[in-house]
Amino acid sequence: MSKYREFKGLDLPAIDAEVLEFWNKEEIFKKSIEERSKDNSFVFYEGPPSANGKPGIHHVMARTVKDLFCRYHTMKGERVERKGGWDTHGLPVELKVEKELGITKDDIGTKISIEDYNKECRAAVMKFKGMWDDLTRKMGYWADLDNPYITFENEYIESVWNLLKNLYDQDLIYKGYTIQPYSPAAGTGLSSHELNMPGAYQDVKDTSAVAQFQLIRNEQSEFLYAEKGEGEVYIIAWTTTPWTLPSNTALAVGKKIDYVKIKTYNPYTKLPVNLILAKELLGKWFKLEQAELDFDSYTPEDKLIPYVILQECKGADLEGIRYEQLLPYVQPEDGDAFRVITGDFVSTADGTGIVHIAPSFGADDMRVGKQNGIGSLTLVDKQGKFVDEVTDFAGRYVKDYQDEADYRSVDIDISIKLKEENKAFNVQKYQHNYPHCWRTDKPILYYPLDSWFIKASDKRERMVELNNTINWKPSHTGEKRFGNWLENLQDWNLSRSRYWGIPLPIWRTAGGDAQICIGSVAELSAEIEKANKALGLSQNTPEDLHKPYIDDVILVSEDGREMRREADLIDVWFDSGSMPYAQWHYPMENEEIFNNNFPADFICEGVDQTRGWFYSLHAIASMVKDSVAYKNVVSTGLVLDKNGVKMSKRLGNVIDPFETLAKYGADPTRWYMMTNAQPWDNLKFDIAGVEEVKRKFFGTLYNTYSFFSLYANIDGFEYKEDRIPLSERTEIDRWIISLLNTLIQEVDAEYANYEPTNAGRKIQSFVEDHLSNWYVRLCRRRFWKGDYTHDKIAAYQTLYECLNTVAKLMSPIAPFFGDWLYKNLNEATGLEDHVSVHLSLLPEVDATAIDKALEQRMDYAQRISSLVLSLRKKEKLRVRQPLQKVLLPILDDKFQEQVDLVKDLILSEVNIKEIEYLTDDDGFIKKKIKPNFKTLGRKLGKNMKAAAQHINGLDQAAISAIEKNNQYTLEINGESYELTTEDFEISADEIPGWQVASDGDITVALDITLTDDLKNEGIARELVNRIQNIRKSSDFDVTDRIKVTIESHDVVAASLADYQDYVAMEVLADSITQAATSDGESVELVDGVSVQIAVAKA
RNA sequence: AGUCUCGUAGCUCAGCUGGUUAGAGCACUACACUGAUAAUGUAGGGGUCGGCGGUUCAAGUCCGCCCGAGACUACCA
Repeated sequence: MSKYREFKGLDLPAIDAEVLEFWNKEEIFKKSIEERSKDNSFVFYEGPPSANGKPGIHHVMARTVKDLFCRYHTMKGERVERKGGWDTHGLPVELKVEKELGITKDDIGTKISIEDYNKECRAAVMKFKGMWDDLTRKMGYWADLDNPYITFENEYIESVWNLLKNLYDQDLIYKGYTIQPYSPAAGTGLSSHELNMPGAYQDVKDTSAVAQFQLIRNEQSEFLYAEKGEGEVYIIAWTTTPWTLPSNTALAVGKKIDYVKIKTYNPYTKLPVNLILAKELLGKWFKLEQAELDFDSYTPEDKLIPYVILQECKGADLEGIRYEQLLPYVQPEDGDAFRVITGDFVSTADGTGIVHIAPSFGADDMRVGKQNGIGSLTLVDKQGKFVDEVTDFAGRYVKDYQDEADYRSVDIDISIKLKEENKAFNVQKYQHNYPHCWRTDKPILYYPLDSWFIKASDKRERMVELNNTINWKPSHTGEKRFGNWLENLQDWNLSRSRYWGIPLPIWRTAGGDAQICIGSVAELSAEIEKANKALGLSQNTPEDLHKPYIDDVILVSEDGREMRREADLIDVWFDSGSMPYAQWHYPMENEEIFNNNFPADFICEGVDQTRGWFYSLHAIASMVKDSVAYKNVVSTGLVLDKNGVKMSKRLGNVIDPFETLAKYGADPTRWYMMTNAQPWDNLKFDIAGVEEVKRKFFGTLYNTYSFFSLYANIDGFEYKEDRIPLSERTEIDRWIISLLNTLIQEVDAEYANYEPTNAGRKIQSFVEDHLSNWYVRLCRRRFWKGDYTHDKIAAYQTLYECLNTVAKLMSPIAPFFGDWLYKNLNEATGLEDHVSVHLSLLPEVDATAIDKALEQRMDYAQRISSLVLSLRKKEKLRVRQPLQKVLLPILDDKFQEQVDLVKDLILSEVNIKEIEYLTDDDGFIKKKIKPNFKTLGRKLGKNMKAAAQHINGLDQAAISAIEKNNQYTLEINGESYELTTEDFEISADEIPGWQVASDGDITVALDITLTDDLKNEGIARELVNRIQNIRKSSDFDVTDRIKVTIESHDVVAASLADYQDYVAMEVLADSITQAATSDGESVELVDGVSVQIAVAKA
């Protein structure tokens, strides 16, 4: 005979180990894929992690989400391949290698060859692969670790090239320039990552200047000349980088900002001027008392200069006005410069409310410059010094980049020049936070640098359209965060000046007039062949497509000139965004596989990937395939420590995932992460929560299984009998089966909707509140009591079905325990044809089993029982003491019908003999009436308040009338309303003379009269209880027959006179003897009654 | 600085399209139960629903502003 496995205690880590070994041995993961048809795929893309760092607890979070939906869809019968992958390129890898080798980027090419450097990177990038694979297995994350895609492999690179070529052929790739942080001292651009390194931003004191830009008087600006003082009209703008002023080509104002024109004198030249600045910032540059000064008595020697406001206008009024170039060294050729434009970034936080725009030296400047067709001037070279055209400053460094002993600030000299020329309104030192190059510690410049771009902005609208078809979880990440980002999409800067990454496959002639983009190795070989012939070379196709080998390749243009590769590598985000294609080496091979696996049904990563992987996947798919790359995407939140603080090594609050898994097991960790908060909310990871999940959910479920297996083994229940139809099962069986089917329906829907939290919580509530705490508790006797009857079999079948279904429903989130439970059940019965729950299918809902009326009346039963128990408690009447009756006022016939069907359950649960229904006619019940705000509010509107007061004041007679007639005419403020019982909530309030308890619309009263017979029965129950305790402490088997001897006592004698058979049956006693002494244990039955009881095996 | 999210009991979270005693679990206290027992039941304390204003007969729920936390983006004259 097969037995259910029994255990000494719940040991989740041991279950993990056992199940893991089983999966391994039986290749369950492989089977779970191969047993499903290729025609019914659920496509999942794994976002590649970088294995050059250790995995953290947050990876367990994201991977649980990934894993659970893949497992769910497998259980829905779909084939879910999960190819793993590794992200191997990028700056973090380079930096790590440099740190380990103790070198800097400057040493590459001198101390270490690019070849060796890249070898180091290739080796470093997989450093923690073993650890990652280990975590993957231990947490139960099913992914194909044996055939992952790796972004540094030639085949991967080749696919990426093919995508680039595709874009190139669509004319979506161009070389342009953009403003980037640039270190003249180091001669290199800096990434934002480098700018965010600690210490990059430093407080420095710079010379700041407010320059006066003289307006050109014409039709547009005429309104500013209508009323003005002596001298010219100027707009004033503030800058902390006066060296950018020669490159000024525009001024920006805020559309809605108020500006004023004032009459005053220039503080340096003392010449009369008219200045325009933001009204709000007037106080920053002028003191109040200056406004009160008299112009007529002003002399240039006066310390305080008078001013007066002449005119006010909005920024919008200033738009388009032209001004004289401030320092006319060179004029821009690429646009219509020296105009006032509007910009949304202009604020009145500081300065003058007018921003000096030098498009070459600021990202905002560049952007608004382009938008408005303003030209640009770049009068500083890459070394950081002024070009020759800036005659009087030519060759001077704008910051001290050379550590010159006698460096003189250009900012100061420019300011002096402006002062002298009546072009400066104010010059002063200003302290601010400015980024510095982390290698040279010199201030960086924002400088236009050559880069290759993808013209993503061309496809902006299509990307927005496609995005609207994607199901985002949570929706706001897609609609708001990602949506807004797409609306303002800029071109994608592909270029990175680095060493370890995918080389840009574009070759160009020296002048850049001819170029070619390579889309495959075959194409490269053909072009090399061509070049060899034309140029007399003997190049071979490199075996490794990385630098430096690829840089040696020289190609030839149509007209026979040499072409060399553009030096850049591409952005690593393009690497990872290419994975749908490159993981299959598409289109060079695997076309069919690709077609079956694109786009993805589901992906999942952290929210931080919104503009990272989520974007790069979306952009590439939109541009290359005119398709989404994924249909459903879950973005997970952060995992913080229990105080809501980000985990960091520095704070020492990092949770080691391996430790957690080893101590608590994977399932409680996964379950906790899924059910404590929605995965897209930040999770405050508290290990106590994992403990709680283990104890409450897994502990309860384990107990329920243990209970089941204990008695099923005794009775030899193997589910060999035919399934007993629900109609032949008891009320409570049908109830739990009804709930179970409701659960199947809901959990299935939640999983399908990517709502794992709701799914988990519902399963948990079913197990804890209903299955364990009500069904099993109430049915315990059915399992241990009596023969192997129809009813007992029904109970076993019911509990078995519940456990088996729970095992299935929970297994996506808790794959180990789910499988363990499933196997324990199934291996004893052989009912299902699967060796693992993960090969089984999710149960189908049996809609006919769902009985809402039944669920409702069981809810009544639970609430009524609870009320009775609370009354017992109040009256200090223990449950073992039987009571005669409970009084239950009924409000309608339906209620009585419902309660009647669960009467027996209630009575046995609360140990009461009968229920007496009280109807209205008895005149016992006092009723309470309340308005139903929901229905009445709509009808009454403004009169609601008065009506509520009126209704609360209705007397018993009125209430009865309403119930009887189902009609009430309400007169309020002269208006009349016809109401029905729907518009009221009527409940029993009290039963005069009785202790009552109520919960919502249910009220109960308890008859606490104790007759002798009730007392005797109570004693009998006490006896049973004491004897059972003795049995247990004597370590008797639950099936052992016993002999009982009880010390003589009147109370006992009275009780046993009626209840001896009952007691004997309950405790499996062959005989019960009353004797003078019994040599047994002394126990107290009720207050003041103690006897000795001896128990021996029969 | 911008965009987005969040703010409900000591802690972690529910609270549907606005409807009148704001819920659950944990923790705490007391009592009970004891053939699931490192479980279980009952009762109790504990909340200005971040603040202010508005819409409405009615606001935790809708709107505006502010405060606080976080994420991303940008880096500012």
